[in-house]
Amino acid sequence: MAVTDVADPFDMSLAAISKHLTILTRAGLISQEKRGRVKWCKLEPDAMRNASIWMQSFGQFEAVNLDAFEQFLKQELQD
Amino acid sequence: MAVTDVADPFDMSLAAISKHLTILTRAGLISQEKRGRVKWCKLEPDAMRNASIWMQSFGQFEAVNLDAFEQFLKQELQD
DNA sequence: GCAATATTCAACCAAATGGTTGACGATTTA
DNA sequence: TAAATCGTCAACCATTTGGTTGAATATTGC
Repeated sequence: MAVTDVADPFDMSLAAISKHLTILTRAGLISQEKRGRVKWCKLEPDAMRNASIWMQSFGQFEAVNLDAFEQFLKQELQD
Repeated sequence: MAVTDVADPFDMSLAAISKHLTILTRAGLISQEKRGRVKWCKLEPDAMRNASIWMQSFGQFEAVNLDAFEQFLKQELQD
Protein backbone atom coordinates (compact mmCIF):
# COMPACT_ATOMS: atom_id res chain seq x y z
CA MET A 1 0.00 0.00 0.00
CA ALA A 2 1.42 3.38 -0.98
CA VAL A 3 1.84 6.21 1.49
CA THR A 4 -0.87 8.23 -0.19
CA ASP A 5 -3.18 5.20 0.01
CA VAL A 6 -2.54 4.92 3.73
CA ALA A 7 -3.23 8.64 4.10
CA ASP A 8 -6.38 8.66 2.01
CA PRO A 9 -8.96 7.68 4.65
CA PHE A 10 -7.57 10.04 7.28
CA ASP A 11 -8.51 13.68 7.65
CA MET A 12 -4.96 14.89 8.21
CA SER A 13 -1.99 16.03 6.15
CA LEU A 14 0.24 13.73 4.15
CA ALA A 15 3.19 15.04 6.11
CA ALA A 16 1.63 13.83 9.36
CA ILE A 17 0.96 10.38 7.93
CA SER A 18 4.53 10.30 6.67
CA LYS A 19 5.75 11.03 10.18
CA HIS A 20 3.68 8.22 11.63
CA LEU A 21 4.89 5.76 9.03
CA THR A 22 8.47 6.68 9.84
CA ILE A 23 7.83 5.83 13.47
CA LEU A 24 6.10 2.56 12.59
CA THR A 25 9.03 1.65 10.37
CA ARG A 26 11.54 2.49 13.08
CA ALA A 27 9.52 0.36 15.49
CA GLY A 28 9.68 -2.53 13.04
CA LEU A 29 5.92 -2.77 12.73
CA ILE A 30 5.91 -2.06 9.02
CA SER A 31 8.50 -2.02 6.31
CA GLN A 32 8.78 0.35 3.37
CA GLU A 33 10.16 -0.17 -0.11
CA LYS A 34 10.60 2.66 -2.56
CA ARG A 35 9.84 1.93 -6.22
CA GLY A 36 10.03 5.04 -8.36
CA ARG A 37 8.37 7.90 -6.55
CA VAL A 38 6.06 5.61 -4.61
CA LYS A 39 6.87 4.11 -1.21
CA TRP A 40 5.14 0.79 -0.62
CA CYS A 41 4.32 -0.09 2.97
CA LYS A 42 3.53 -3.46 4.41
CA LEU A 43 2.94 -4.90 7.82
CA GLU A 44 5.67 -6.97 9.41
CA PRO A 45 3.77 -10.05 10.56
CA ASP A 46 5.99 -11.01 13.48
CA ALA A 47 6.47 -7.51 14.77
CA MET A 48 4.25 -7.86 17.80
CA ARG A 49 5.03 -11.43 18.65
CA ASN A 50 7.04 -10.61 21.74
CA ALA A 51 4.49 -8.10 22.97
CA SER A 52 1.68 -10.58 22.41
CA ILE A 53 3.51 -13.30 24.30
CA TRP A 54 4.19 -10.92 27.15
CA MET A 55 0.54 -9.88 27.27
CA GLN A 56 -0.56 -13.49 27.43
CA SER A 57 1.56 -13.88 30.53
CA PHE A 58 0.02 -10.77 32.06
CA GLY A 59 -1.84 -11.76 35.15
CA GLN A 60 -0.60 -15.33 35.18
CA PHE A 61 1.17 -14.49 38.39
CA GLU A 62 -0.57 -14.37 41.75
CA ALA A 63 -1.63 -10.85 42.56
CA VAL A 64 0.98 -10.71 45.29
CA ASN A 65 3.66 -10.94 42.62
CA LEU A 66 3.77 -7.37 41.47
CA ASP A 67 7.41 -7.79 42.41
CA ALA A 68 7.81 -10.17 39.50
CA PHE A 69 6.00 -7.70 37.29
CA GLU A 70 8.32 -4.92 38.34
CA GLN A 71 11.35 -7.07 37.73
CA PHE A 72 10.04 -7.83 34.28
CA LEU A 73 9.50 -4.14 33.54
CA LYS A 74 12.99 -3.28 34.74
CA GLN A 75 14.43 -5.96 32.50
CA GLU A 76 12.41 -4.74 29.55
CA LEU A 77 13.55 -1.17 30.16
CA GLN A 78 17.14 -2.34 30.14
CA ASP A 79 16.64 -4.02 26.78
CA MET B 1 0.94 -4.69 46.85
CA ALA B 2 0.56 -1.29 48.48
CA VAL B 3 1.06 1.95 46.57
CA THR B 4 4.21 2.72 48.56
CA ASP B 5 5.53 -0.75 47.73
CA VAL B 6 4.96 -0.12 44.02
CA ALA B 7 6.70 3.23 44.37
CA ASP B 8 9.65 1.93 46.33
CA PRO B 9 11.91 0.74 43.49
CA PHE B 10 11.37 3.88 41.41
CA ASP B 11 13.32 7.09 41.74
CA MET B 12 10.32 9.39 41.51
CA SER B 13 7.76 10.93 43.79
CA LEU B 14 4.87 9.07 45.38
CA ALA B 15 2.51 11.55 43.75
CA ALA B 16 3.76 10.55 40.31
CA ILE B 17 3.34 6.85 41.06
CA SER B 18 -0.12 7.57 42.37
CA LYS B 19 -0.97 9.30 39.09
CA HIS B 20 0.23 6.34 37.07
CA LEU B 21 -1.73 3.89 39.20
CA THR B 22 -4.85 5.98 38.67
CA ILE B 23 -4.38 5.68 34.93
CA LEU B 24 -3.73 1.94 35.13
CA THR B 25 -6.88 1.55 37.23
CA ARG B 26 -8.92 3.58 34.80
CA ALA B 27 -7.56 1.43 31.98
CA GLY B 28 -8.67 -1.68 33.82
CA LEU B 29 -5.16 -3.10 34.00
CA ILE B 30 -5.06 -3.11 37.78
CA SER B 31 -7.59 -2.83 40.53
CA GLN B 32 -7.24 -1.09 43.87
CA GLU B 33 -8.82 -1.81 47.24
CA LYS B 34 -8.45 0.51 50.20
CA ARG B 35 -8.04 -1.05 53.64
CA GLY B 36 -7.39 1.55 56.33
CA ARG B 37 -4.88 4.04 55.01
CA VAL B 38 -3.31 1.57 52.62
CA LYS B 39 -4.41 1.02 49.03
CA TRP B 40 -3.74 -2.50 47.76
CA CYS B 41 -3.13 -2.91 44.05
CA LYS B 42 -3.35 -6.01 41.97
CA LEU B 43 -3.12 -6.90 38.33
CA GLU B 44 -6.29 -7.70 36.45
CA PRO B 45 -5.39 -10.96 34.68
CA ASP B 46 -7.69 -10.62 31.67
CA ALA B 47 -7.03 -6.96 31.11
CA MET B 48 -4.94 -7.39 27.99
CA ARG B 49 -6.76 -10.32 26.48
CA ASN B 50 -8.32 -8.35 23.66
CA ALA B 51 -5.08 -6.57 22.85
CA SER B 52 -3.18 -9.85 22.85
CA ILE B 53 -5.70 -11.47 20.53
CA TRP B 54 -5.51 -8.52 18.21
CA MET B 55 -1.73 -8.64 18.18
CA GLN B 56 -1.79 -12.31 17.32
CA SER B 57 -3.83 -11.44 14.27
CA PHE B 58 -1.39 -8.73 13.28
CA GLY B 59 0.08 -9.53 9.93
CA GLN B 60 -2.19 -12.46 9.21
CA PHE B 61 -3.57 -10.52 6.28
CA GLU B 62 -1.83 -10.29 2.94
CA ALA B 63 0.31 -7.22 2.78
CA VAL B 64 -2.11 -5.69 0.28
CA ASN B 65 -4.75 -5.64 2.98
CA LEU B 66 -3.74 -2.54 4.86
CA ASP B 67 -7.30 -1.58 4.04
CA ALA B 68 -8.48 -4.22 6.44
CA PHE B 69 -6.03 -2.96 9.01
CA GLU B 70 -7.30 0.57 8.63
CA GLN B 71 -10.89 -0.56 8.90
CA PHE B 72 -10.00 -2.37 12.08
CA LEU B 73 -8.32 0.71 13.52
CA LYS B 74 -11.29 2.89 12.66
CA GLN B 75 -13.59 0.43 14.35
CA GLU B 76 -11.37 0.31 17.39
CA LEU B 77 -11.29 4.09 17.56
CA GLN B 78 -15.06 4.20 17.44
CA ASP B 79 -15.24 1.80 20.38
C1' DG C 1 9.90 19.32 -21.46
C1' DC C 2 6.78 20.63 -18.23
C1' DA C 3 3.01 19.71 -15.12
C1' DA C 4 1.45 16.52 -11.90
C1' DT C 5 2.23 13.32 -8.30
C1' DA C 6 4.51 11.25 -4.29
C1' DT C 7 6.93 12.06 -0.35
C1' DT C 8 9.85 14.26 2.99
C1' DC C 9 11.80 18.11 5.47
C1' DA C 10 12.12 22.15 8.45
C1' DA C 11 9.89 25.27 11.12
C1' DC C 12 6.21 26.22 13.86
C1' DC C 13 2.49 25.78 17.33
C1' DA C 14 -0.99 23.78 20.50
C1' DA C 15 -2.04 20.06 23.28
C1' DA C 16 -0.77 16.30 25.97
C1' DT C 17 2.29 14.02 28.99
C1' DG C 18 5.03 13.22 32.96
C1' DG C 19 7.21 14.80 36.56
C1' DT C 20 7.70 17.91 41.07
C1' DT C 21 6.38 20.33 45.35
C1' DG C 22 3.73 21.54 49.25
C1' DA C 23 -0.52 21.01 51.45
C1' DC C 24 -4.08 18.20 53.07
C1' DG C 25 -7.05 14.42 54.97
C1' DA C 26 -7.44 9.69 56.66
C1' DT C 27 -5.50 6.14 59.23
C1' DT C 28 -2.15 3.92 62.23
C1' DT C 29 1.39 3.71 65.67
C1' DA C 30 3.80 4.80 69.79
C1' DT D 1 -3.05 12.39 71.90
C1' DA D 2 0.39 13.59 68.86
C1' DA D 3 3.55 12.02 65.46
C1' DA D 4 4.15 9.16 61.63
C1' DT D 5 2.54 7.07 57.55
C1' DC D 6 -0.22 6.58 53.36
C1' DG D 7 -1.97 8.56 49.50
C1' DT D 8 -4.14 12.30 46.76
C1' DC D 9 -4.78 16.93 45.12
C1' DA D 10 -3.80 21.34 42.92
C1' DA D 11 -0.65 24.11 40.81
C1' DC D 12 3.22 24.39 38.25
C1' DC D 13 6.80 23.48 34.67
C1' DA D 14 9.62 21.12 31.12
C1' DT D 15 9.43 17.94 27.62
C1' DT D 16 7.22 15.31 24.26
C1' DT D 17 3.78 14.54 21.01
C1' DG D 18 1.03 15.35 17.08
C1' DG D 19 -0.48 18.13 13.91
C1' DT D 20 0.07 22.04 10.09
C1' DT D 21 2.16 24.70 6.28
C1' DG D 22 5.17 25.78 2.61
C1' DA D 23 9.14 24.38 0.24
C1' DA D 24 11.89 21.03 -1.85
C1' DT D 25 13.29 16.73 -4.36
C1' DA D 26 12.47 12.69 -7.14
C1' DT D 27 9.71 10.43 -10.34
C1' DT D 28 6.03 9.81 -13.73
C1' DG D 29 2.73 10.97 -17.28
C1' DC D 30 1.06 13.70 -20.97
